[in-house]
Amino acid sequence: MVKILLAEDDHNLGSLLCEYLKAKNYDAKLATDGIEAWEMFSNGDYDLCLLDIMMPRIDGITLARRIRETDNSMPVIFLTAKNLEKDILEGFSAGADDYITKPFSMEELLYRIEAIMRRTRGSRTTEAEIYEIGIYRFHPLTQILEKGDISHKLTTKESELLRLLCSHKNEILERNYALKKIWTDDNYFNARSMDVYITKLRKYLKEDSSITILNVHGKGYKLISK
Amino acid sequence: MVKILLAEDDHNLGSLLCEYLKAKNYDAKLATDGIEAWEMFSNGDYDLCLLDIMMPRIDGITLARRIRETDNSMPVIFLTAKNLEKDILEGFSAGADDYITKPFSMEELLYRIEAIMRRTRGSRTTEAEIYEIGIYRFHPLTQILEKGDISHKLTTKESELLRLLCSHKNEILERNYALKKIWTDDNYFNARSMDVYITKLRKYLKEDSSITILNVHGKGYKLISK
DNA sequence: AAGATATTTTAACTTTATTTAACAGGTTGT
DNA sequence: ACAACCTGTTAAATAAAGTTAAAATATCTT
Repeated sequence: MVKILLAEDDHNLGSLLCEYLKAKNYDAKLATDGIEAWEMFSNGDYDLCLLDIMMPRIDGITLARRIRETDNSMPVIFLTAKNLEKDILEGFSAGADDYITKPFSMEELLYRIEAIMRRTRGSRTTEAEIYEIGIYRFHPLTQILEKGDISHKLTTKESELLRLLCSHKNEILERNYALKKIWTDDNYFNARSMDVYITKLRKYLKEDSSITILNVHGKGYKLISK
Repeated sequence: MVKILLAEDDHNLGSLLCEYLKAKNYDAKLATDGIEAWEMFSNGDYDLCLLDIMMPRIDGITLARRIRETDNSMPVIFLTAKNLEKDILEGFSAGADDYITKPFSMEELLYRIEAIMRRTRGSRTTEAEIYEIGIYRFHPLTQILEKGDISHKLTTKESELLRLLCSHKNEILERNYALKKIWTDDNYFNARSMDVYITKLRKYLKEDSSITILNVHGKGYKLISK
């Protein structure tokens, strides 16, 4: 059973979410401020944290940083007020895996939780993360992309981008999302830089024609492969 | 076509919603109390239930429990008066997927229905969605339209539009609906842009004369093919 | 710390996708 | 029949993405 730490100071929304998650078979626990959340986190073995950004005592971003110091791979999703762009940027640099802006539908939240569990499952047990992409195998940890017995070492950025693409295989990886996660800021120049890396990755992966890094105009990229 | 069971005792609201959903191409059926709803559910093959919580004879929550006993994965959305916190909580433990508080906008409801349908039926269909259109085959995931051994890569917008047309094959695809889904806004200019794409698609599909993208004046388009 | 090397960003230019504009027909209701 | 609005088509303008190479940073080595 997936254990979720939910930190939300709005009591109405908090208990609502908590009940909903329980009904959906998650083992959800509610904290109503940052300190309480930190204490619960320290004493519990959670699989995922759902943190409101604006909370009394300790805000969600600071809390996420502390959580990440303890467990660098703990999945974190931020709940944030609509379009608080600045918060989102800071959230990513604090190690968020995703964010969702209020108001959101329960379905949307559930979808994101599931997507993250899908992506982190496996890497949670410290097992080496390996992606099979057509005839290639990719090891994000060592940044090695191999094809048969030929192995090629990727640079940091190449590897980070390929890893995001892989973890979103067959679904769209949004430009903004990738830019915030890898470049920490989604300005024009970073976007162009990302384009350059897409070209590089396409070159590395070109020997299997069933692999495509598809551009979704105005949105992002989609890695397509079996 | 998605079949929706709508249970709502307020007759005005009920028929309004029902008509609206039909206009949006859902196969909606209206029940005006809990018992009627239960009977209809038992005799029909619904894809989604939209239940008012306060209803005569059997309330929505009890009804949801019964429905869930029969079909554990039936998506349920509750309609509830604002601030009936307790109802909502209870609703979730009865297995609701989402809830929407009255008064709500039609668009909001539509959005949530779509979110749920995306999750429940998308999870199986996303695998390898392929449409056969006359002598053509269309792969939305890779955006490839093929005719025999000739394959042509569509652009994002072309593909999204063709996909919507295919998923509504031989039924009307409403302009507004398509505009909101693909362009996110249905203003004049986007509508003209859509016209341009219709022209493009017609060009691509012209080699099979049994295929027609028919305009339904003032409403939208209908893709006709075997 | 200087020089060599690898990596990342910026720039310039090319190509492609999408939107807007312009004009020509259609459809509908009065 | 006519006014108002909707649709079809083509071409131009704008915006986004693709590619390559040079410039700027960062990293490594001695």
